[in-house]
Amino acid sequence: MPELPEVEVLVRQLDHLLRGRKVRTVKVRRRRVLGKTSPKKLAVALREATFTGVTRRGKFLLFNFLPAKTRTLSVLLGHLGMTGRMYLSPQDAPLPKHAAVVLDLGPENFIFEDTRYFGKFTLDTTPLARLGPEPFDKTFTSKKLAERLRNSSQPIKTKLLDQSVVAGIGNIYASEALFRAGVSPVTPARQLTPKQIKRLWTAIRQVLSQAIRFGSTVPLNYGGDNSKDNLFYFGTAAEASDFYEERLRVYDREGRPCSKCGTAIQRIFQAGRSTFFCVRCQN
DNA sequence: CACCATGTTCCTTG
DNA sequence: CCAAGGAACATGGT
Repeated sequence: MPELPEVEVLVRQLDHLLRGRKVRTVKVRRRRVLGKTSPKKLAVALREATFTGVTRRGKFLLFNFLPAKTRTLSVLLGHLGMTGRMYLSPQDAPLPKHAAVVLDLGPENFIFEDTRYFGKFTLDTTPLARLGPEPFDKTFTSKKLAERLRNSSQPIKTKLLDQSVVAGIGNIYASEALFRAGVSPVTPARQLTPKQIKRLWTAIRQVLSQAIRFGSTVPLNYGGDNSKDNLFYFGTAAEASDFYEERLRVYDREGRPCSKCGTAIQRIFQAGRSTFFCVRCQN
């Protein structure tokens, strides 16, 4: 489930697992995820390189590493797309069907698997330049948000998915933030009142930080299934369903009662994607 | 078979 | 040049 909160929790795990680890070899099984970087270039850059840490920008993962030869700190950009996963796996474990890139770290492999291959694992960092502010950065103010919405006639839901407005919100948390703010997803961005924008600004930060907290406390799937050792994910596991109800109030709840007023949650399509909301509580 | 899915980028149109 | 809309990418679940 890769939106900002899921990426943040994963990044914390990977930072811990990869810091100080050295890469022996690089296997590229799906060229497409490398984007503009050639498999050879990636292999040369990473061979004998040491990871110095993993950080996040929007939904991107930044793998900082020290190459073997140049001694110049470099960065590898990762993105999970819709279905990407990254984890460590014992070297004798069979590779998953959709392993896109495998890094041999010695006793373990770092695996980037991605069923749909929409994700990225590349030395090309140009996508970062297009990102708007981090939701928790002090530069992301209510005023800043207002500025970015002022000239747009697009529905506010669609604008929230625009990573240049604010980085990290995806289809799930866009609906959730609008519900918390009591703002209708179909409102043209430029028509939001300052009061609504302030509520939305607060809701965005609340929804995201609550999800990070949830992801940090929910039991992680590090064992049980040998083939998924050290795999992190959360959200749909049956054990988590009790939390799930609390966590997502509108997303994927079409026809079910609004948690505030009981009215059936509606689903509409905007910019080719589903939006869920309460017609009574959001206007 | 039909439709839906956590995302980004590219192309076209106005 | 910019904003907006839609298709493309690729695979699997229901």
